[in-house]
Amino acid sequence: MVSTSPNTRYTISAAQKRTGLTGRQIRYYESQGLLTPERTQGNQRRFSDSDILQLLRIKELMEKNLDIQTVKQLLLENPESESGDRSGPSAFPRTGENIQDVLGHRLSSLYPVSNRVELLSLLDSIVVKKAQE
DNA sequence: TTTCTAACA
DNA sequence: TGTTAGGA
Repeated sequence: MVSTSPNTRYTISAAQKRTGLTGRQIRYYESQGLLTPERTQGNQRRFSDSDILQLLRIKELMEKNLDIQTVKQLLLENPESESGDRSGPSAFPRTGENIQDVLGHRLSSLYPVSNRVELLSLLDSIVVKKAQE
């Protein structure tokens, strides 16, 4: 059985714990079009694992001292997942405790290798570019 | 109690 | 970004 597909939905408080971001930041990023979590009938946000990953990427990028617009550009240029279907769940650690631990250290490891290389390379060129200006 | 939007500091 | 008001 392949029952380990993470179709979990998280409340904003859960998203805060999983990403280390504040609810304020998460809402702000959404308002800027960086992600679009689902909504319940009561209009409350419901974050999928893809959303959590997206938030993690935003966080990483923001920590590079990039402005929100640049981060948005990078994410738009790097369409990842968000298809609602994952073919290789083995690429992601799914133990709650384990993921928390990983996040505390190197969440880069959460990204598929191909994307990580691409992302890092993109980040590098941008950081260098900004440094030259 | 939790989350939401809007708006001000 | 923090924080508060006022409502669902």
